[in-house]
Formats: sequence, structure tokens, C-alpha cells
Amino acid sequence: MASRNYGQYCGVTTALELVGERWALLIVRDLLVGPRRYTDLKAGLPRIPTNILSARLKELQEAGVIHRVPLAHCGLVYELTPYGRELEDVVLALGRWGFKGMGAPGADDVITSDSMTMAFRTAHDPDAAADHPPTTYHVHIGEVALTLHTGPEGLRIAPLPGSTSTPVPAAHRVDGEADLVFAAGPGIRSLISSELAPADALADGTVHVIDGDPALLERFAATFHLEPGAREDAA
Amino acid sequence: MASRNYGQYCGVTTALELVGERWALLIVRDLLVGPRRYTDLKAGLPRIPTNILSARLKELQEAGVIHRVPLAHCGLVYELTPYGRELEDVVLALGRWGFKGMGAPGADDVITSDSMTMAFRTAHDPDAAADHPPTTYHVHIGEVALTLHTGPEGLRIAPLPGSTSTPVPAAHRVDGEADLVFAAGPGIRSLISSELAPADALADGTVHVIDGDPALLERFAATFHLEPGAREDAA
DNA sequence: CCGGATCCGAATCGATACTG
DNA sequence: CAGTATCGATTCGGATCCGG
Repeated sequence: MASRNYGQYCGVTTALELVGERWALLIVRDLLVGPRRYTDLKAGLPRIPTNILSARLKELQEAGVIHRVPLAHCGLVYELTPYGRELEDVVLALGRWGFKGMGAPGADDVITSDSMTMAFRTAHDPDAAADHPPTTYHVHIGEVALTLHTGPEGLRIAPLPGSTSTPVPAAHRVDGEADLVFAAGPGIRSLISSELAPADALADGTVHVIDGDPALLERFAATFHLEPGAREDAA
Repeated sequence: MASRNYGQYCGVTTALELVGERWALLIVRDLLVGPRRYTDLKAGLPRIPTNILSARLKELQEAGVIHRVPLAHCGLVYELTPYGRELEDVVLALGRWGFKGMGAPGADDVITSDSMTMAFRTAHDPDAAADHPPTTYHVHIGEVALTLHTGPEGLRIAPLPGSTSTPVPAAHRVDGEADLVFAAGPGIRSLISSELAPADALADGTVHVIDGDPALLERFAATFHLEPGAREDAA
């Protein structure tokens, strides 16, 4: 045995032995949003083979990263342990770096509620948000609809009903009206990376304001923001 | 085609498609220390098959993460591009998390100069260092010997001659005497995680001071420090 | 529907040998 | 030094099936 390990006494290799396998960190990404049942995970990771999902869930449990929680009424959910929750930095760092390398979406690329939620978390700038009053946005991207609320306690994100994904977060629903309701496609990426100014995004239809003051899109872009970074395509 | 990708439009999946394969981030880890030739990388990653090293180097080039730099006299080195250097956050976050999960070293686990260098970078606390005058440590761990210098410009790490690894960093050699010279084994981990107090490490032989004031080990432990975090072993 | 287990072909990885 | 080539061992992906 001991074959699939890296043979080094090092934090990076230890981490990669625990969560470095294919799909593992994507499961963690979705669980960072909240506890999920097997079927939720399968839906959020549309291309994962079910045997791999099984295997990863088992491995992540043995590693102490997640645990199973039986649900009161029926079924069960997987949930990060405190130890697993500390992977947030890793996932956010990966998301931040990967954002810089994203090109146009592939033909059959999917946008999921959980991946968008984590994306907004990585892009959120608390300092910029503090320059403005608390604000609620309703964002529609493809099939996904999220409520983002920035306030003194930080960022709160919840799926909106109508979004094809994770059911009701019941308790902490973000009710009340949004200050800005808008729809966009994957092109919202260029808004967050400042490649496209808010005014231009409105003008060219990248963003379509449904309700609220379109000027608030400036605030949105100031609050959710990731530098494009040094990308020099060689391929 | 398009088979080996995750089918999502998301920063995390993009990142994992570029550097998520086995060994890729370990190559990046070593290159974060400095440019390395093929043979250096092979030596720093003792268990990597040479065909995999080849393949990863090729893929990382196509991804724009590294590039080949021909050397003046002979040979060539691989070097991170600016884009690749931005993976530092990812590697440090992984190293920080993995550190918490490290148990005792496996029987045939190796400690390399580059992995130790990155480990000290993740453990370095600039604020704690600022509480003390600039300090130079010579640390011997197994076959690896490093000079660590903390000063107003941050942390500088260089391999010491006698260390079985990367040759001469020529220009920026850290010369002059060290304030503290000590040797340790993998047990230094417990010092950095505060599971073992400096005084106890000296008493039980985990750390052996060769030269300098042993009291400076307190300063070392205050400067290089990683919280153990929430680890609850279930296996 | 939920929560998987099983089977099998395809792709990848690991170990060793070999080459310009 | 800087890699290819080869080949068996693993792992992954896709599909199907099964017990509650």
C-alpha cells in the first residue's frame, strides 16, 4: 500500500492526499454553501458518475472533512465538519485564481446555484460594501436566481424560489423587496472583472435591469469585483 | 473531446481543470521557490514518474502557468509566469490546511528543501516578526538545511550549502552569522503548531541548539506559527 | 424519488527501460 | 541533462440495477 501518496512530509502533499482527487474539492465547494443530500450533490455536479460521488463521500468522511447527518423526517444530508469548513480558504483561493483564466463558457457548460454562490463569495469586497448602505440584489443568471444582501454583518446569499436547485433554506429566507433586480448571462463575468463598465453592460444588453434603479449596478460592480490579473494566453 | 472537464462555468472548476491533476500543484509549489530544471524537479518530487513530469510540464505551459527559459551556459529551467505566480495563495492555503491534518511522518516520507521553504512561508507571521529585531536562523531538518532571515522586508529563505538540493542561489546568498542555529526532525511540526512549547522542545531533544542563544527558540516559535485548527479524527 | 452498488470499457497513472 | 517509449496497475466515466 501507501502507493497513492506523495511520499513527502509536507502540508501541501497531505492536503492533496485528502482532497486532491478529482471532484473532491467540488463536493466541498457545494457543501460550503450548506448541507446537501446525495441527490442535491448529484444535481449540482451534473457530470459526476454516481460511483465516484459515493467513493468521494466515503473518503471525505474517513478524512474527517464531512459527516452524514440523518434528517428528522427522512433521508440524510452531508455536512462539512469544522475541519472541512476550514477548506473555505482553499476553495476561495482556487476560485479567485480560476476566475482569471475563464474564457467564454463552453457550449454545454452549466451554471449551478452553489457554484454561483461561492463565486459571489469570492468576489465580495467587504470594504467596498461598507462604503454603501445595506443593499439587496436579486440576480438571475441562466436558470439560477439568487438574492444577495450586503450589510454590516457581511454578505448573505440565498437561492430565490424559481431557481432550479436547492429547495427551501426555510429559516433564513431573505424576504422583502430587492433594491435592484437584474438578469444577466455568463457575461456578468466581464462586469465583475471590470472588463466591462456597468454603463456599457446596460447599454449592450449584457445586463438587463428588471426592477430598481439601474444606477445601483455601479454599486454592485464596486462590491463584487475580481481583478483580471496577469493572464498571457500562449495556447 | 471535452471529456475531462467538469462541464461548469465556474472559477473553481476552471482552476481544477488547469492545475487539478495529480502532481501539478506540487510542481507549482517547487517553482514558487524559484526556477528549477527538469532534474531539480525530479529530485524534489522523488516519486513522480518521469513521463508524468513531462506531461505536466507540457500542460502547465499550454495553460500559461509556466514557461521554459533557456540557460545561458547550458540546459534550461522552468519558471512560473506571472499568471502562475498568482497560484501562491492557492498553494499556501493548501499548505496551511494540510498542516493541520499531518500526523507522524510515514516511514519513507521525505523532506525536501523546497517543501520546507514553502512550509516556512506559510507559517511565517509578519506581525509577530515585527515585534522583534531582524533575526537569522539556520535550521537543519533531516538532510535539509535552510537559512531563514526575518527582517523589515519580510522573510528571506535560502538553502544552506551542505543541504542536499538545489545548488547555489548565487546572488542572494544569506551570509553572515546566524543568531540561532538548530537541528530538528519532523517533530518541529509540533513546535510550529504550539503543541509543544519551545522550552519542552529543548528539554526533550525535539530541537537541538547547535549555536546561539537557546532562548531565541521562543522568538522562532512566535514568528513561525500555524494554529492546529479543528481536527476531529474519525477514522 | 432517495441513496447508493455493480459492471465494464476508456483514460490515466506508475515503474522501468531506453535514447539524443 | 532532458526527456520518450512501453506496459501493467489503477482510476474514471457511463450505464444499469437494486433495496427502501
